[in-house]
Amino acid sequence: MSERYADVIVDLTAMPDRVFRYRIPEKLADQICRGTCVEIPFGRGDKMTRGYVIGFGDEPGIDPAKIKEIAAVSDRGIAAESGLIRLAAWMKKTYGSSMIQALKTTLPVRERENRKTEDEIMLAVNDTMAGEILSGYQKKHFTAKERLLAALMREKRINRGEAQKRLKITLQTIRSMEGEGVISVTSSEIDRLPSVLLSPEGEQSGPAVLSDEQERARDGIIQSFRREPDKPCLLAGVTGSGKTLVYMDLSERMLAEGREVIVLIPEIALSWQIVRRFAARFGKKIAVIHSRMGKAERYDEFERVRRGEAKIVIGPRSALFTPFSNLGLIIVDEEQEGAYQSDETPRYDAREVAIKRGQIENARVLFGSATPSFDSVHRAESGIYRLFVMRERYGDAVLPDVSIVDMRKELRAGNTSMLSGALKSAIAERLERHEQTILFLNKRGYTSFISCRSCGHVIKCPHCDVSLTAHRGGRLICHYCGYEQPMVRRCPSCGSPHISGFRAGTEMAEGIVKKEFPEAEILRMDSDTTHGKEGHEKIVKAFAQHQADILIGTQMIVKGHDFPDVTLVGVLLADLSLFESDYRSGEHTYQLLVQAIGRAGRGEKKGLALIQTYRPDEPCIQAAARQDYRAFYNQEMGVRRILGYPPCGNLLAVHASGRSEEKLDRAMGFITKYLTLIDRRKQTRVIGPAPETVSKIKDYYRRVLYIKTETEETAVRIRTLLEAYIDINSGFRDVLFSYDLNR
DNA sequence: AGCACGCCGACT
DNA sequence: GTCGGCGTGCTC
Repeated sequence: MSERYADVIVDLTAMPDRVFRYRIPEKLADQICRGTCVEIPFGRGDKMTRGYVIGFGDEPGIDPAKIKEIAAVSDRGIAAESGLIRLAAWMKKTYGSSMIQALKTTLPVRERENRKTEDEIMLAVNDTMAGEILSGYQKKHFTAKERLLAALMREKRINRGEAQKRLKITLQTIRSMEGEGVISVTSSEIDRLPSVLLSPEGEQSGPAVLSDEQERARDGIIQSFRREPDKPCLLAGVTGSGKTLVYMDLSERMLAEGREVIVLIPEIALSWQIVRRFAARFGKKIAVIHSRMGKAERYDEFERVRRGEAKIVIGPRSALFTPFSNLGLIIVDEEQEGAYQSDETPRYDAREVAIKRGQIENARVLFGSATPSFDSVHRAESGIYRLFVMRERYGDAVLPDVSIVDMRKELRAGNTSMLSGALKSAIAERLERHEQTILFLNKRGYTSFISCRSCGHVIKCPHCDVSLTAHRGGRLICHYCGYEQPMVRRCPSCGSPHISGFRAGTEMAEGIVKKEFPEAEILRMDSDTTHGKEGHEKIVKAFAQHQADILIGTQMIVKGHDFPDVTLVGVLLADLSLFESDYRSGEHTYQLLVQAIGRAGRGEKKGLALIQTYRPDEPCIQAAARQDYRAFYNQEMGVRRILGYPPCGNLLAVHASGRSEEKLDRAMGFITKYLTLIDRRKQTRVIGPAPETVSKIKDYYRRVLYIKTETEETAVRIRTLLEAYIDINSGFRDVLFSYDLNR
């Protein structure tokens, strides 16, 4: 390397992307390339700061006396990943972030960050002594010490955090007892290798033989990859059709060619199934990354990749940036999941980034889903993706019978319970036959919409086809355009006074079911009962081992678990997810219902699914009951075409937040005005500004404004103009902006 | 982000 | 006269 100077961008958010030239010391010369993360003295105090090398030069360029030297390479582990740097550059351009932010999400960096540790408390004395000390504590009425000691004599070792919470003991007590020499506290690192790899637990990878249908799909995909390497494939297979087997087969072929594979999953907790099966088949060749991992832990997994130990990485969207050198295939499972969208800058969509990385590094991209997003199906129809469909369930399993229960009829018949007669008797039947039941409450988000219990009518915005949400003070507000109206007393459709907000929770459902079936063993799973990363798995395991008859829960129970003894799935109120204030609520409801239905009858016994609803005619509910994706897609796309929602049009969301509500509203006013000013050819439609669904978070007020455009280019152009306008105008000083295009 | 410079008001 | 408020500008 002949150059003696490096161009470095400094990792300071206050100065995004400003380039500074540093001298390269002789001894570091062979370690520094584009993308290398370096430590540099910066500013008057020569404060050690991190930066990234983005280029080189022979000349100092400025007054040579000012030039400083690079102090150190902050990570010598991972070589220049020019592909990942190009990817960062693309992300910068596409998602409107700074280069430094893009690089930080893209490049692996060793963090000095302290390892996650856990303190274990153990007895430091033998049992007889412990007994003596215990009676001593009792005499002195040291109740806290007594509790801890008694617990330790029973359980041998206790986690410190747990002891503090469960036994109500303070850190002082622990320190004091440690000082007395009664107990010892040791800290240990937690969970180095993912537990699946440490104990494969006899998990079978399932049959390795592909069915005819799977084979057809696989061969089609291989052929498509050969003919049009850059064209992503979309594998749509009904729940239980065995997409994982196809993934594994394709991955094995890639490994045989000496290439690596990335498998993206929405969230590790919901995808243990696929991780276990890959682990059982590929063993130590896989590396697992999960979102709970700190940067240091993730780096350790990347190290295994660099050493060539791991050839397949499974993980959430961040796993997309695994520094493989010969990447062959990127698989995105459950491609419709919202988890693929990042909510930190750069606010990237892992599916788009996967395609881009594939292009840059000459790797293939495969999307898989039981209920693909409209967006992806639309792309398949437009020839951007190649579509493959699997319609049969693998093995002997068949899709369950599904029927819709009209809750309006129940109400008319005098049944005001959240359990219909049909569902009650179906549950009773399962209990008798010792089969299991899943009751699913598909609440999404936390918005309280208003609907009529007599006719199912929902109060919607007259302009946006989105449900209005109730606010304190009895106003109903549209979170798209800001439309407002007073709370209604009677249903505008049928005149019934039984109109109100829905308040339903899993806890309430549990109470009702318990009352109805006192002899049944019930498990509940929602964000309240799944504390800690084990909580979720514990419940799933217990239910899979038939320790309970009924499992009640939200979203998380319907994703990715196989419970062979479950023959009944009851959707308590399909309407719940239908009225989240989002134009895709129908799409999401369809997806959730199909996933829920898919939980029934995964073993040899035929399953039954009952969908309770006040709106039995809703297309997405009808279609879900018949598992008729096509019909629903066509109908819903008609609506989107008329309203110009994606994928038929483009929707740019401008999110703004700020401490001062006044300043925020004024800023949004400026933007609205500016938008009409630059849109002389009437290429855009502006909706809003309106309060966000959650209009205030941590004392920051939030507003959103939507811009509909015909073409994506227009949307991008407008975003660029807006960014520049906001940048130069001091009126936007205390307001933070972020943008979302088509999501 | 820090840190220095600098330009004004309030104080020993 | 000096101390200290924080607006402005720079950092290879």
